Amino acid sequence: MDNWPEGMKKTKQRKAVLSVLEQVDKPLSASEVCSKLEANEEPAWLSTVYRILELFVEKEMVVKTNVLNNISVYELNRHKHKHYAICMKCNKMIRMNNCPMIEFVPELEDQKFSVVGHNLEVFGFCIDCKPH
Amino acid sequence: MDNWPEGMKKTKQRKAVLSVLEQVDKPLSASEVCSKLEANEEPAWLSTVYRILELFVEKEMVVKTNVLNNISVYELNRHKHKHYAICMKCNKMIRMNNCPMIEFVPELEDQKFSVVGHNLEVFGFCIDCKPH
DNA sequence: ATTACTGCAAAGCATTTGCAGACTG
DNA sequence: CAGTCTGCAAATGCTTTGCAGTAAT
Repeated sequence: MDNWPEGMKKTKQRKAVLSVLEQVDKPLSASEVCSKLEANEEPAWLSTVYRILELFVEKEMVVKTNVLNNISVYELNRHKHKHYAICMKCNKMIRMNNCPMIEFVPELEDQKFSVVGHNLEVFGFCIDCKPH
Repeated sequence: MDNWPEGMKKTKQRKAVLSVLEQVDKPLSASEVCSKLEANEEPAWLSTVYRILELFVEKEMVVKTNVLNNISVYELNRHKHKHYAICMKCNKMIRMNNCPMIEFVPELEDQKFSVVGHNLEVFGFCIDCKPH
C-alpha cells in the first residue's frame, strides 16, 4: 500500500484491488479479482475492476498478460521478470525461474526495434494432467 | 496444397483458406483471412473461416498466436519456430530469427512439466514509430 | 467546490454454436 | 447416399464505454 503514485486518488476500491494482488502472488483475471473482493467484503463492479487494473498497468504497478484463450490476467509488478507454463488441461500456472529473453533483446535492438516488454507463455501438461 | 491430411474433406473454402495462408507468409487474423478470400473472389463466412482455421491448428498445419489486444492470429506451420516483435503503435510484426526458448525447455521438463509449445511476443516500437 | 471515480446498464467485438440445406467422397 | 461442411443467424463471454450520482483532495 506504500509507493502510491503521485496524483492517483486513493479510493477504497483501488486499495482493495491492490491488496488482493499483493496477497496472491500469482496472475488473476479481472473476474477473479472481483470474486476475491467480494470474499473480502469489499465488492466492486467488474467494469470498475477493469478500469483499476488498466490504470495500474499504465502506472506500471501491474503486469498484464494474455493467455491462450484470450483472457487477460494481471499480477503485481514485482520488478522482476516472470513467465509461466500453463497446463492445457487444468490451467494451472507454473512459474518459471528465469527469462530466456534476456540475451535476446540486443539482437532485436540491432534490427532497429526498440523493445519495451514481452510476453512469453509456455503450454503443455502439468504432472497431474500429463497423459500417461 | 499438397500434404492434405488424410480424411479431411477438400472443400473449396478450405483450399482457399490454405492458399491465402500460403501466399502471405505472415500471421493473419480470422477476419483478415476473410477479407483476402473476398479479394480472391472466394468469399467465405467468418464463422466458417474460424472453423477452418481451428481445424488446421488441430491438424498442426497452422500455428495460432495470441497478441496483446486479445486477437488470435494464424499462420502456416512451416515447422520452424517463429516469433514476432509487435510495434505498439502501428501493429507491424517483425519476425525474429531464432527462438530463445530452445535451451529453456529442459529446465521445465525437470520441473515435471511436459512442454507442448509456447508463444512469445515482444512489444515495443518499430523504427518508424519510435518516439524520438 | 472541483474534479476524478464508481456503479450500473448497455454496447462492442472476437469467437462460438445451432441448424437446415449444400457439397464431398 | 451418408456423413460432413458451410452459410447464416443468433448467442456467448470478455472487455469497454457513457452517464449520472458519489467520493476524494
